[in-house]
Parts: sequence; C-alpha cells; structure tokens
Amino acid sequence: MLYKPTLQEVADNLRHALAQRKCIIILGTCQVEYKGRTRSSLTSGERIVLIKSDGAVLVHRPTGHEPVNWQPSNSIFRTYLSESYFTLDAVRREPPESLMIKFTKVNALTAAVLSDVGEFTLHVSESEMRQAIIAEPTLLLSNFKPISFEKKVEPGFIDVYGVDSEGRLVVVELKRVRASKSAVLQLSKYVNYLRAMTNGNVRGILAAPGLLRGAHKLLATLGLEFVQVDLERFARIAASCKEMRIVDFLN
Amino acid sequence: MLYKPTLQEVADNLRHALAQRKCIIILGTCQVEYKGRTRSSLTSGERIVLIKSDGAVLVHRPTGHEPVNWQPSNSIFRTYLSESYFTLDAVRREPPESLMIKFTKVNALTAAVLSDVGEFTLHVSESEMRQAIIAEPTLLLSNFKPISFEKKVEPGFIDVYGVDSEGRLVVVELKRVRASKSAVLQLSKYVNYLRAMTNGNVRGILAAPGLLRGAHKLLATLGLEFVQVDLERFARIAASCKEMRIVDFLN
DNA sequence: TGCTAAATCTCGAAC
DNA sequence: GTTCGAGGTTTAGCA
Repeated sequence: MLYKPTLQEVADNLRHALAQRKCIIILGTCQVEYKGRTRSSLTSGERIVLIKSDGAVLVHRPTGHEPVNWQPSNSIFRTYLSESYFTLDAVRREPPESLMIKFTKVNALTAAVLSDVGEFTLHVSESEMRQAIIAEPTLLLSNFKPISFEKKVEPGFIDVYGVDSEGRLVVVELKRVRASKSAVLQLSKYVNYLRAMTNGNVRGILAAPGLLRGAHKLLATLGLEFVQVDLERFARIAASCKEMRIVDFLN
Repeated sequence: MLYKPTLQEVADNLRHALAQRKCIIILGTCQVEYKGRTRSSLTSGERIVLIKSDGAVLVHRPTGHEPVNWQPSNSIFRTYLSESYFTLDAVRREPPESLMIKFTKVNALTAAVLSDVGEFTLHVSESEMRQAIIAEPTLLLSNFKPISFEKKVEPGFIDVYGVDSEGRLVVVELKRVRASKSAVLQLSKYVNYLRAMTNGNVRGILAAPGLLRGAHKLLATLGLEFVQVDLERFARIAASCKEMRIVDFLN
C-alpha cells in the first residue's frame, strides 16, 4: 500500500505485483485510449483502476456503475515509464484489442493477494424454472402434460410445450422476472405459428412472477393467459430436482 | 486511507465518507446477500468493494471482469455495527432491491473525492455511420439516393432505405463492428418484407467493417450484398457532419 | 415515464 | 471454436 508514490515507485511496485498476479488498485490521474473492436479515448481525470489476478482491468470514473474502459480476463501487460507518464498497456489477442492507461499522478497504489473461495448462488434461474415444471407440471395447470422443452420452431425456442387436461396444445413462455409486453409478443409468435401448423386450438400461457405495465391488457387482446408463479416454490422444487438428479433424465 | 482498521473504525470512517459522498474502496472479507429482481448469496471471502459518489456499489472478486454483485447509482445506504460484523445495506426503490454486505474483517479502507471532468468519446457509433451516409451516400453505392433512416416496418427498423442508380429499392443494414450471421438474417427479413410489399426487385446490402465466419456464405445464399466500410473515413465524415450541424436537418 | 435497440455488451452452454 | 440465448443485463435515444 503506497500513498502518493512517485511514478518510479509505481513502476517498480506495479511490475512486481503484476508478476505475482496480485490484485491491484490504483487511485490516480490518468488518460485512457482503447483500440480494438472499436476505439475510444478518455482525457485526463482522477479514476480508480482495478487490475485483477486473472488479468482483467477496469477503469472506473467517480460515478456510474459500469467501468468507462476495461479489458477482459487474460490480458497481457506491458508497462512503460517516461519522464511524465507511467503507462500500462493491457493487450488481448483475440479479438485484437489494447487498452492504454497513461498515469500522470498516482494518489494510492494497493496490491494484495485475495483469498476468495466463497460460493455464489443465484436462487432461481430460468432453467431451474423448467426443472421445477418437469418435476411438478401442475405448477402451471392441473393435469398439464409437458411434451418438450426448449423446442426449436421457426420463430425461435418454445420454453415449454405440452397438452392440457382436454388434449389442447399448450405453449408456455417462462420468465423469471416480471414479464413485459415483449414477452407477450414472443409467446404470441409461437402460438400463431403452432395454430398455423396444426390448424387447431392452441393455448398460450405466460408464466412469470408478475406482469409489467401493459402486458396484462396485451395478453387479453391476444387471447393469451397468465399464470403467476411463486418463485420461492419453484426454487424449492428445483433444489429437490437437483438432489434427485432429474437433470440426468434431461440429458 | 486506513490499513487494517477495526470494525468500529470502519463504521466511523465509512459513515463519514458516505455523508461526504466520497468514493470509497474497501478491501476486506465479506459475505453478500442480494434481494430484488432475483436473489443471490455469496459466502465469505476477500473482495474489493467500490462505493462511488453517486451511490453505485460494486463487489469484485479477485477474478473476472464483472462484479459478482452490485447496486446501481442512487442507492441509499444504511450501516449497522455489531460485535463481529459491519454491515452495509445499499437499497434501491424502483425496482425494489437491496444489497447487504457484511464485513467481518477490513484490510484497507480508502476514501477520496475524485476530480474527473475528462471527456469520453467512442469514435464511431452506428448513428454516426448513418450521419456519414446522409452526408455522403456514395460511401455505400455510386448514385445511391437515401430515402429514409431508421424506418419502422413490421419486422423492425431498417437502418437505411433508398434507391440505386437504376431505381431499384435498396435496404441497408449497418454494423459498426464485424457483422455476424444474425445481422445477415436481420437484413434478409427486411428485404423479404419489402419484396413482398412491393412485388419488385429489392437489393439488400450489409454495410460493416468486416464479416464474421459464415456471414459471407449466408449473404451469397440469400442473394444479398456486402459493402465493406472504412471506419476511419466514416468517422471523419461524421465529424464534419457535426460541425455542419446536419444533425439539425435530421430533426 | 416507458419502450426499443445497441453494447468493446458478458457469460455460459450446446453443437 | 462458433453460435445462440439469457442477463439482477446496462445504457442511450425517443415518443
């Protein structure tokens, strides 16, 4: 941890830290040039630069949630020290792109090896929703019989496809978050396609934890249905699926 | 800048820094829970937490370019100190979501006001490509006459639409990066749509700095054309457009 | 405010 | 390696 180091000290310490694949945090004044998939330039200002142990680089301005410039993991570094600049060049081969950060002043430089073996879990994914429906089709409709999942048809992939208690075809669009009008239109495409293919009655069901503004009306207009899903329940059932290795059954 | 502060020191300094809307960097051991659009949990590990002056929060693990958890700008903070935890809760109202970070140990805490008035420019955007074509239609074809831009038709928006030297309709799909097969298919949709509407000959042109694998063959199969664009030249012409305020003409 | 399309999207899985 | 779809996508531009 260095406070207001000289550029020479920055060069020495940063090169050493990069060689050791440490995580590095630099708070300083820099300008940035990116060339590759497109091009960008950022004139001088104070920023936070993060270099991770896998070679990812992030340049953050004082506001905004996204980095203004970055380079993905596995970048290769080159450094240059001149009278008034310390330059870090992070290069990627495929696609060919380079991120050059020129520091004129560094307020703080921190380098550390982080130990992080924590486990990250996202509680309900769309595939977990499908798993839950496979395990318990009545989550959607009583007497629902699924036929296939992720079925490819001309307009795209139908999330779930089956028949109801009266033998009518059912097309289901799953959303793990509140569904927008675009989800309704997507469902509508599949339903129209299957109606044309089969010349028969086809039910379209949008299954989601809720609807966004306008989606309800659009569903009604298009003669489609909404089934509200309980994410907690889906999560519990999906979890028990994993225990029972129903995933294996899918392969 | 504090090195290995106690949780009490973290609480005092962080609360003060938050009140002053400083940028804050915390290197420490924490666990994270997110609840909102979905839910996630991250068990204990060493991470870098960034809190920006606009209330954005980022939790970064030692690898990977993306934050494992985050909260966008304008989050509201609450802090709690207990015997063994310092907890930061970043809450957003719409959509309702909360990010709870529980620190058990802090290795370093840095807080600073960053001065960043630098200007960021991305050198060629898709709208700049359109502007360049308005100014210089021959960039695409000799004697090309544009009719409209961003024209809404049933399958979507046509980037550029006009007639060639022989009066044939021309549909143009612009890509500022190398075009994939999906770009070809998008163009194909527009061309088919216009062919059906007009019962006439319609040319489809994909204008991009290059093609990704498979796109060339697909273009040939579908009877579409490729025009390679020189991004440098587009950038220069778009820049001169801005000077001439051709933007005003578009409104 | 709400919707649509682009993004240096990123990331993961299937092919 | 490529392609395709999801994402707590985010973000910017308009109606």
